[in-house]
Formats: sequence, structure tokens, C-alpha cells
Amino acid sequence: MTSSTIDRILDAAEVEFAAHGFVETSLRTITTKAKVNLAAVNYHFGSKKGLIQAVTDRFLGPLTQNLQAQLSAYEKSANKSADDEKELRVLLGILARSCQQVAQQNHHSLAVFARLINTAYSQSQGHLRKHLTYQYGASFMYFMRLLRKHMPEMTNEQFFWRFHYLLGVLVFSLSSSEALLAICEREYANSRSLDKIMADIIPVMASAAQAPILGEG
Amino acid sequence: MTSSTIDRILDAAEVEFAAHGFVETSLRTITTKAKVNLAAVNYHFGSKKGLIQAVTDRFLGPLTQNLQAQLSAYEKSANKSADDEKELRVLLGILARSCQQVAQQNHHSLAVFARLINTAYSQSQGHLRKHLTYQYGASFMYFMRLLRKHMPEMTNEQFFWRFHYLLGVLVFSLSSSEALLAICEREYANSRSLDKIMADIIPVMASAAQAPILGEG
DNA sequence: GTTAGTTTTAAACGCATGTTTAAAACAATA
DNA sequence: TATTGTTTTAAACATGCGTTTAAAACTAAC
Repeated sequence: MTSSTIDRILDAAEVEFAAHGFVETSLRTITTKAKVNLAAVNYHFGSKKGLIQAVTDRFLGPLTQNLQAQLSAYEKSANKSADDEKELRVLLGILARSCQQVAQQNHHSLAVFARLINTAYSQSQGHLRKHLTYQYGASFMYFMRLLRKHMPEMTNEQFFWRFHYLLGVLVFSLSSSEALLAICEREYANSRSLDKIMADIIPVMASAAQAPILGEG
Repeated sequence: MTSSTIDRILDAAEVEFAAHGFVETSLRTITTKAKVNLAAVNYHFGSKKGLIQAVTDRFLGPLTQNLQAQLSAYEKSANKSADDEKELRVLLGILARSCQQVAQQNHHSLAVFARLINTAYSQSQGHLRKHLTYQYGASFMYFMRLLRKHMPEMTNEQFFWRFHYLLGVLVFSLSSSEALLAICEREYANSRSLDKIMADIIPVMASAAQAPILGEG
């Protein structure tokens, strides 16, 4: 079967990328772990860049689809609260659930996804960020519009920044999850899980979203 | 003057590291920008790893010193509020001011520092994280202990996680600051600054710190 | 001015990387 | 079975990297 080669590469790449980042993971490591020939990556994905993009798309495609469905279901539902914080939690919960569902169904690593976003944003040139924005920007605009409704006392610019502060909680927590979970296990003899983190950060993000705005921005 | 070589290397390294990360920045790029010979890095710092550590230490040394001083001054001061959120803001403000002061005085980039923390945490092996913990852990424990006092309704473990969620806001915002500031300029025709971000996130982090704890952790 | 120690320099080394090549193996069709 | 197109393979390629070397240049002390 031909696609098993492709899938094995994607699976191995995802694991290695999550553990060691994109630059520090070599194609030789990936192809060895995937038990395929070194040249297979260039044959099937054209280049390492292509592979990274494929790993991304394999997650973001289903995610945006899932998110879109859940958000429009939410939008159609009648029982909305007047409490902004509550609605923010609902929306952030939808995002979290979407991520978890897609990750579980397709056996993807949330950590690699977070690291990807992290890398995309912190690179100053940001080819990856532009690709993501171009490809999936519309879906996330939808999510942002719904969030925006419950953060009414801000200008658009203030919302832009606040949104990225929230994103920081999510992205950093997931990016560092491996290290943090290990420290937690060692320090508190308590083995948490990524699901627990996801549940944890929803009220944190909701509170952060509603923090007062200081001065004039 | 001999130290000008060392300083020029450190300055150039800081800028390049901030822009392109540690792995993606070559010594050849650094030494070219610093207008020094390629071998100078290995002569003065032993290795690339040593250079990265030197860049770190040049910032973290003064930072912990500054922070320690400001925190003990804070601890000695009498006018404490009973309002936890207010005190959290004061403490987070001290951290922010410390970072800014040290960055400004020594002409360091806050962005590179944030990326360093980011990298240190998201690397699963985390040699850098362990070095930082070992070298500067005590100073930040002090800060954490003071924070802890105003987040009393949590277990130590819950505090550990909450603290890193807050850290996510700071680290992601600063790591991505270059990209975010550029987007903001383009999208809203408004040129913010890093200082504005630092001021912005204090109430956000304070609110996040006080978010309710769900279920049992 | 000679000497001893430090710093700088240009060149090379060894190695790991992403990529390409061309032959081999395989699959499907007629 | 012969043919065609696809996939896999092993080997090689070119490049860029961190590092090392040994000679040169410089600095300071005597």
C-alpha cells in the first residue's frame, strides 16, 4: 500500500517535530523511525518544508472543519447567557474540545501543533505564519468574531492584542506540556494529562479576556 | 581593546538569536555582523553553546539582581493592600519593570530573552532549562513565593500550573512581539511598543492568576 | 629590543544535513 | 507475458555547519 509510506512519515515526523522542533529534527531521523527510505520524503512531499506543511495541514484541515461545525451549531442555539464570561468559557471550551477531538480521532499531537504556532509567530520572517493565515485565517476569523461579541468594551486593536495574550496561555502551555508534565510528576508526584491542562486554562483565558483595560491604547 | 570583540559578538548574537532562533542562526552570520573573525566565538566562548549561555547570563545576572533588590524593598514596605489582585499587579509590575530596566540599561533585547525561555521550555530534553533553573532558580523562587501569598486558595501544584499559564502570556507576547507589532502597524495603523505590551499584560496576568479553579486537580 | 603571553586571522577539517540521481522493485494493464 | 507507470532503494552530491589549527599580529613587561 502506497499511502502507508506517506502516513508513516507523517506520524513519525509529528512525533519528532513535537519533541525536538522542526529545525533540529533531521529527515534521516524521521525516515529511520518511519522505516522508510530517506528519499521518500522528497519524493512524496517535495522537500522538508513540504513535509512540515503537510503535518500542519493534516491537523488544521480537520480542526477548522470541526470548529466551523461546532461554532455554527453554537451560533444557532438559543440558550445564550447574558454573562459574557460564561459565554467566553463556552466558546473557549468549543475551541479546546475541537482541538482535543481532532487530535484524538486522528492520533495527532497537540504539542506539535502548539509548537508549530509558536514557531510560526516567533519567526520574524514568518513564512509559516503567512501560510497559516492565508490557508486557515478565515476559519479563525469566525471564531474571533464570536469571541469579540463578548469583549465589547475594547477597540479592535485592543481586542487583537488581548486575543494574542490569551493565545499565549494556550500555545505556551501546550508547547511546554512535555517539560511541565515531567516537572509536575517529579515535584508533586501527580501525573496530570494534556486534557487536564486544556480544561484548566479555559477559565484562566476567560478571566484574562475580561481583565480591565488600562489607560489609553 | 579586547572586550570589544566579546561585546560585539554578544550584541550581534542577541539580535540574530532573537530574529531567527538559536539553531537557525549560524556563527558565520554572527561573526560577520559583529565584524570579527569566525574563530573568535570558539576562542572566547568555547563553543556555540557557551555563547548562548553567555547571552543568557548577560541578561539574567543583572535581572535577578535587580529583581531581588526591588522585591526585598517591596517586602519591607508597609503599605500593602488586602486586595490580592492589586498586590498581584504590584508584583507583576515589579517583574515587568525589572525586565525593562535591565533591558534598557544594558541595551538588551527582551524578545531574545523571551525566546530563550520559550526554547528552554519547549525543548523536551531541556539542557537550557536545567541550566537556567540551576543558575537562577532561587531568585525566581523568591518571586514565586511572594506571588503565592496572594493566590492562597490553591494547592502548590495548582499554583505551579497557574504560574506557568501566566508565564505563557508574557513569553508568547514577547517572543511574538516583532510579528505582532508589525501586524498591528499594518492592520490598525498604530505603532505600539514593547513597553506598551508590558504594561498591557500586567492586569491580564493578574486576572488570569485569580481565575477560579475548576473541579479537583 | 627582546621576550612572553594574548588575541586575531585565514584556512582547513570532519561531519551532518537536504537533495538528487539512476537503477531496481513493484503494480497494473493490455 | 510484455509494457507502462509508479514507488522504493542505495549511493552520491553539494552545501553549510561548528570546530580546530597553526601562523601572524598585537600587547606589555623587562
